Amino acid sequence: MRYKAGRETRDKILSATRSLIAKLGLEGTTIKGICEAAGVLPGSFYNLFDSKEQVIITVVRQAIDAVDPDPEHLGTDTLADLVDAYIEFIVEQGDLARVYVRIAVSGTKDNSDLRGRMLRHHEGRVSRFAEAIAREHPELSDALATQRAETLVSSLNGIAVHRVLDADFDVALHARSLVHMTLSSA
Amino acid sequence: MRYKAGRETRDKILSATRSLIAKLGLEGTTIKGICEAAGVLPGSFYNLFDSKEQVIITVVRQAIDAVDPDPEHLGTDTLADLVDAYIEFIVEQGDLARVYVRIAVSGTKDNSDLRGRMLRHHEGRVSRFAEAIAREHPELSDALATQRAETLVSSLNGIAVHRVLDADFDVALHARSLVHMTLSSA
DNA sequence: TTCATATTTGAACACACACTCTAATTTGAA
DNA sequence: TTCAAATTAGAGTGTGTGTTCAAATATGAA
Repeated sequence: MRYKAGRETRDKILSATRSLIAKLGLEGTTIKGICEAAGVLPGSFYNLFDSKEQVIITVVRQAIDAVDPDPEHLGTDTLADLVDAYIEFIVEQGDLARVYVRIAVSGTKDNSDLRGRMLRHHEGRVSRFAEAIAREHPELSDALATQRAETLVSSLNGIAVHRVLDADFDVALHARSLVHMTLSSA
Repeated sequence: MRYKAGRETRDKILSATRSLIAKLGLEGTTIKGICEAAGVLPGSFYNLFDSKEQVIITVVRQAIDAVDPDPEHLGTDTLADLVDAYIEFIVEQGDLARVYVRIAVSGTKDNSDLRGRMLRHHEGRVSRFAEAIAREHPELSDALATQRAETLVSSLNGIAVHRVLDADFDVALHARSLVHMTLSSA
């Protein structure tokens, strides 16, 4: 990957992979499909990537990173901020959001690396949500705030999943409803 | 399927499919594997089932039906009943639950029939949840009850998804927490 | 018992998949 | 300009998949 051509080809492949996973899921995404969509031949693909798995991991990493737009973790965000950011991610970053959902749902059979990565990511999100909840509801114990956060984050993912099925699904409405429920039933 | 032999073969195939999905997941489950586990040859399989897809749908459907608290649809089920049934389905039939979610979200490249079936099923679930909510909270408008039901069902699916990633995830705790939130913030 | 039909047999088919290989072409630092 | 290395071309490999088929056999209503 020392020449410009190689870098451009790499980008085309990654972009094609992203939209294919978004549209077809992990199983439906094939090397042939990727190559066609990217306007590239298998030889070029395998010159830049070792395997199908490798491209997919690369794309998934991008998707996971994109979920959390504020890795600085300043500790100033409210629960509503966090949820709004998630809503925006789902609605605006369609392809990446779909990749994220498909990975969450797929068994990730052999690739336990993906599974671990996803779990770690999830835990990080839960603790940020828990901190925000604790900040707004100091009377809650840490354990209870964490439990609430776990319920909320999983539920939000469920809403994202449904959005993949039904493009008209009102993500913002349901996500905010969840937040309201989470905070009001304290 | 008029002879006893046929019915028995069908049972063997369904049972083999169930345990293969549990052991190997959706991808690892092949016709060859099913036939070997069931002690049956491909010809017999295709005499009774049209496709691999059909067996899998049958198995998943059976699992869902087996847990329905009100199969006759008499309108006697409470929201707690419905959620408990869902919890049981996820916890006891985890692998099938995963397949269920997976099919629902999968791209279904050619067969959009499957996707439609899943969407209809989801709508049916939402309306049963909505009816139960309306029964317990007559002061809510139908639209609001439906909206609550949509949030709840999607959220429950999110919890099921997370259970795939983390086997220790306490499905019952979070599901009941959701119900409590749904009903208490009315 | 008869016999239409349900069921089983087991090889074979067509195809899609991830991946490889060799030769040609292009790149850009020296 | 030179030239080693990066990139592309594109046919080809091997394997596993879901599915089909014609022939043989088993079933049970009449």
